[in-house]
Amino acid sequence: MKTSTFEKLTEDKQIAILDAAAGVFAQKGYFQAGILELCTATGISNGAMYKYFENKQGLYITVARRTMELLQTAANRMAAGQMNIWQRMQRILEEVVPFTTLYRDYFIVYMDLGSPSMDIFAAELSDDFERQSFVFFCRLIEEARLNGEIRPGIATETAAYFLDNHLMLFAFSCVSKHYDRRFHQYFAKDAELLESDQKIRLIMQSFRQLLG
Amino acid sequence: MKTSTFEKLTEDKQIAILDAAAGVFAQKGYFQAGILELCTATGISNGAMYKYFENKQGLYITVARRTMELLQTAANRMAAGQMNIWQRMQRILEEVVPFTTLYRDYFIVYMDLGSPSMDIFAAELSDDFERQSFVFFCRLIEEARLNGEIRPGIATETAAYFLDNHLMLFAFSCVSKHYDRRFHQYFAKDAELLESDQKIRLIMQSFRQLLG
Amino acid sequence: MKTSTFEKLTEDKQIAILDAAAGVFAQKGYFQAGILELCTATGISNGAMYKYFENKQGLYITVARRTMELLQTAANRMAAGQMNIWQRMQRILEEVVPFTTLYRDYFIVYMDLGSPSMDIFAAELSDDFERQSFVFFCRLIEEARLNGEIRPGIATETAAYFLDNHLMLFAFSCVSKHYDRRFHQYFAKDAELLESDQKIRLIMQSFRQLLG
Amino acid sequence: MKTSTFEKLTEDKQIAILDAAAGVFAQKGYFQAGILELCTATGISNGAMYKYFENKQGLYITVARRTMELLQTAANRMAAGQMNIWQRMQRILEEVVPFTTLYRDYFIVYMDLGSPSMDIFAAELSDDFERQSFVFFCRLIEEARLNGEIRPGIATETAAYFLDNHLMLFAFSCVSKHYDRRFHQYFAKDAELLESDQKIRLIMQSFRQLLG
DNA sequence: GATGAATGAGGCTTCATTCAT
DNA sequence: TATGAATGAAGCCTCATTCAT
Repeated sequence: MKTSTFEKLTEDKQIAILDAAAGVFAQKGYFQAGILELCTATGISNGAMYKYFENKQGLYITVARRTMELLQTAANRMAAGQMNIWQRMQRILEEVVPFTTLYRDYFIVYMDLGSPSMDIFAAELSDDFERQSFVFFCRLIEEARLNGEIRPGIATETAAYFLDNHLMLFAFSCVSKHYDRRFHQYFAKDAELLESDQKIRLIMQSFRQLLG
Repeated sequence: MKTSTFEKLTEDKQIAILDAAAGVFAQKGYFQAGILELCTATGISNGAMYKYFENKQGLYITVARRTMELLQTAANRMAAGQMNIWQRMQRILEEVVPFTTLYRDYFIVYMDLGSPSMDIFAAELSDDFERQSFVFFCRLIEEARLNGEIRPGIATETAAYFLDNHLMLFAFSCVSKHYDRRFHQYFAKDAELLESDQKIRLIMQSFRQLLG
Repeated sequence: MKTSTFEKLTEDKQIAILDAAAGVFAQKGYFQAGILELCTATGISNGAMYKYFENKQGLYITVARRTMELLQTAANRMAAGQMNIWQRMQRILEEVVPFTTLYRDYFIVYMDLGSPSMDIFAAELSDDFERQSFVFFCRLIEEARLNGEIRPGIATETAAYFLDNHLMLFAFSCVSKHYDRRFHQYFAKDAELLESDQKIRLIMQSFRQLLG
Repeated sequence: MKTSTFEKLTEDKQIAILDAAAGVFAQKGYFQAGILELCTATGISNGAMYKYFENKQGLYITVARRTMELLQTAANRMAAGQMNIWQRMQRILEEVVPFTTLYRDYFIVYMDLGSPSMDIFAAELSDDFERQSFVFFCRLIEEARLNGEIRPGIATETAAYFLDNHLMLFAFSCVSKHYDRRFHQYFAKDAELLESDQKIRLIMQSFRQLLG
């Protein structure tokens, strides 16, 4: 039972290190992030870095895993509560904002993971999160359907994929200029900068218009 | 008025070079692609490379610009024709497949451009394509609305953003394992590998269910 | 009078440590052997390593010293007995085999010590062994000469150096592919793998032919 | 037919580089020789180093190959002439001295190659030289036997191996303190420093005493 | 005395870019 | 203009050694 040196640190320290590393990875991307830079940011020495993690890749994977955990946890929290589908989606969208604020760096790492050049990490990273969010949205729709909250004639997957896409791209827009601009193009032609809650209102309208 | 040496090449040669470069960038990503590798792939010498382009970034931007042109051209071609909205969307989706096959490498470059670490190129690259696809989808919906092809009560932007998202993520799924898996999770739980036309059928169902 | 911590260990432990270290040094050579590797092999902690020995070089020298002691001891044992020169040489050669088997690692360390890049250790290591083996062979020859066992007209040093060389290179050949190949080239052209006792027979023939 | 960048240099330059590299390798050994040190010594930049050779190992192997060539050439030159065996051996020994002086560094590299930790290079380096020196000595003995220059009753291999060993160890002694000390112990007990020609005289005496 | 975490200099190698031909 | 050799900064990683516990 060989616990790596990193795992022996207090959880606080571990998190502090991963947070700092996530910051660097978010700002520069995996390939542009230098080991020395990561050392400075995390406040650990070059040598310690390689005691804690096998590799730069090892560090990145650990950060990515924490990313998944955070998403998972957040998703679970968002999923709670017994309201109707509109209230639940509203709440979920509202939770996205603090999440992408608080865990901005991790979320950017998550975005990057979708990019083709990051496929090298696919093997090392489970996609539990994606799987569970699929389950979650399907269930959400099913329940809503039972409660007559959504129009009939809509397949569960159709609706679930729609919600998931919208949520994902909203979250992306909270963190990436590119996706923010895209969102604005559709919903705020006139260059006014949308507040998050305005965005949410618009998204909720979409939901209601297409599903309600 | 400094015409770069590259522009003096025959267009065929220019395209051949950019194609080859796109291949390398697609496979390895911008940062992992080495200049020498790009030289070998494009068949031009190290020295010529720096005569043709200011530097690696210059080459990348040229590739990215061609990417945008190709997308633009394809979009224009897709947009043509005077059918009803379902036929048009069907046709657009069907065009996505050969496009992402023929210009696979360019399309991967396009995907990468959305990733946060590529923001460094944002300034150099116009987002005409995104702007025009916005215009296109809005117009499409407006016309469909006039023809009574879509349900009333749906805001133009809502529907246009919905179509655009779906289209984008479908195209992504043609090229990226990550997005393909995501699509399958929703529409083909039981691991069977979907052919493109099956995917298209499913997407068209979504469109009809939510907009029709 | 500072007795190092190492010397306070039981002799068994000391030997076990040196044996393990010799194993690593033999396999990788001094420069390629890592301290951590040596720690693992010897079963002592990184910290203890530096309590026991001043540094890596200190450990190596201790191993080298034990090497010399072992050679010395073996040589003394081999030298015993009151037979004629041929019997004695035969016996010595026969003892070489178990020695280079049992103390293979130490003997490889000994070989390495002859290599120019190990001259840095020359100052720290007495050459008692070499001196004594010189004395031994000279005496052996002198006695043989008195007993009329060797041809007249051969200077003592000539014969002694000859025996020593042969013995040394035989021992090398027991442990090093390079010297084994060399031996085979001369005495077993036809690629058959010689057993040690065959080698010994051939060497004894040499002795008899040149000295007898 | 891809000629490496190194091979495009003038032969003089190539040799100058290898000479300088051999100097560093001889002084410090393969593992202790640093790339930067090798760059400085050879007068080529870090970058060029890796254009010329795949590796530090690649450079070393090139040096080692030149070593073998030099030995080969020297051996061929030494082998020439139609004298009796004593004159020929005398001449060979006499040639050893300028060779180990002129090509001292290469010869030290050659010595190092026999050490167990250099076995990693065995695969890359042919042992043509060793093979040919075997052939050479056997032939030498055979001819001498025909001319009645050596005692009857001595097997060819016995004598050839004897000559080869003596020659090798003499050459070693020209270059290595360790082997020089060993030689002196046998032939110059009284610490007087032997000149090369004195050594040669002693060796020739050995030859005559044992073979003549 | 023993442990093993921490250190940081230094190792080898890559790579974008420049420059002589 | 075209070539490809040369450059050297910077990258990732290892390792002998020190030091706090």
